[in-house]
Amino acid sequence: MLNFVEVFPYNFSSSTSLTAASFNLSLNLMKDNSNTTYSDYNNSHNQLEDDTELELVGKNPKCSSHEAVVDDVPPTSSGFGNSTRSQVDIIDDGYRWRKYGQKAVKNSKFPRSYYRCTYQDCNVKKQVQRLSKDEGVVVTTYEGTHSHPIEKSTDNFEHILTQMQIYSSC
DNA sequence: CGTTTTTGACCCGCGC
DNA sequence: GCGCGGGTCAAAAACG
Repeated sequence: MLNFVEVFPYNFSSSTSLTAASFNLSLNLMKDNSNTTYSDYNNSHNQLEDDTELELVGKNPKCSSHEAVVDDVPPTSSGFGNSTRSQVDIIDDGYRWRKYGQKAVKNSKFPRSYYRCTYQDCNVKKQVQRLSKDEGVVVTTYEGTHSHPIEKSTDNFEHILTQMQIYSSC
């Protein structure tokens, strides 16, 4: 079982500052990896390892390389309920993900997205959810273990740091 | 034209 | 059994 949480504060703004990037607190949110019950989906009951990594990443306008397209939302606006239409909740961890679902969450105004690793037999799933408490925080829950190397080139520093933090906790 | 996203439907477990 | 909340499927649309 591996519960791993990274908290990137909201004002962790400039993409080059790595100082605030390492907040590791391990929450216990034991996500029972209930084996999937879809029988028509071939080997849906893969060996889901018991690791669940959480990754809280603040909504940072320029934190991640390409998918961070934030329009307005000044960093100091503590206003609630303003429209944060940024795509920053796609935290790219180097793997290739395919989205297969999205559901509205009860306590959150924001939907939760479901992704699956697109590697041939790698059935690692993850779900990305934004906290409505403070919308600058995005929770990414991983389920399963990858059995293949990372495909993409982690070109920027924060990705490398993230990977280091994840792998050093295993 | 192949891959990914979107989105409504479907399924399942649980509480009442 | 029924409704609700959450997870997944799958067809169509969108994308590159």
